[in-house]
Amino acid sequence: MVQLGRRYGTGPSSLAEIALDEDLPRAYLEQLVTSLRDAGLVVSTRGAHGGYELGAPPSEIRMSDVLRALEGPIAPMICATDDPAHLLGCDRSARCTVNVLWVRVRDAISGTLDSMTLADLVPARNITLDPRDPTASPAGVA
Amino acid sequence: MVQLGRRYGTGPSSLAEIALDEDLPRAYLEQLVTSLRDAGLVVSTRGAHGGYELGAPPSEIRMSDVLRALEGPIAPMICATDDPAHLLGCDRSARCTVNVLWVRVRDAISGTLDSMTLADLVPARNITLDPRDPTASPAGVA
DNA sequence: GGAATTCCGACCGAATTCGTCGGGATTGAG
DNA sequence: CTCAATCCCGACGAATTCGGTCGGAATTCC
Repeated sequence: MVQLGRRYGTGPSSLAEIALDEDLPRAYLEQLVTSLRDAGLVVSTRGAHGGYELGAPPSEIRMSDVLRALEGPIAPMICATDDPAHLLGCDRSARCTVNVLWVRVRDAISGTLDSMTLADLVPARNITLDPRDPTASPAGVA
Repeated sequence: MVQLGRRYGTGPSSLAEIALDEDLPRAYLEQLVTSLRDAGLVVSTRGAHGGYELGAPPSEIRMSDVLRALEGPIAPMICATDDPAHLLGCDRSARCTVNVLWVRVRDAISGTLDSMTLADLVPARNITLDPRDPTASPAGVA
């Protein structure tokens, strides 16, 4: 996702490209990106010169959504899951007093994840040190 | 731990007792409690009529310490571990920009865990619904 | 038509988790 | 002293998950 963030706006990038940059097996990336596509976070273009690109600007992609797409509902324990559909009460739920702890932990996690977007993780392409310098350009100026 | 919390101040409790209340295999509890003892959270008394009891009042036992004793350092990812000793830099650490996210998540988790003590999880023994009702009784009244 | 690419589903080895087992060491009670 | 209750220890085991592989079918551009 960070790689796709860097390339945002430059058309689809092939998995081969990303695999190279990130030094990960292409086949594995394929698996990951499939989940991201199903979640609508990336869009795919098939055929030659196809590839993947972000479905929205990096600043609008919450990391909580990325993580949910890749790893399922946010849940430190089965009894404290994000997704009500997967809320599977353990047999102990009656006596168990620990649930409140896990719920707080979960909220802490999703809170921080909600507060970060992909833009927070994509390395800036150019850094304007002097605020009076208007030549600080929107990326990709060759 | 919650069970030991309930029994706090009443002398050592045997694993058999707790196993019964909690409906968990004694042999398994044994394994867990060993870690807790090594961490100093519970103290053991050997021999007949021995058992385990908390090493401090419930309100002074932070849940972060309990979790660390049972599950090791708090770390959503290997590259964002609590315990500097286990900080094992992944080979990607140079290029990887995601670390900051995991560190924030980790801090959120340990923050909430630090803020809760065992006392927060031990069910109160008597609940006075009407402050004028002095018959609200200490648990277990048949 | 052929090359580049996504798409799909099955498979696999290693690690972790939850739990078991058997027996040894220590201590209080009779 | 002996016995029963209990902690103590280390090894074992089955199920699940995780990171990753493999082979090939479908799609699109040149």
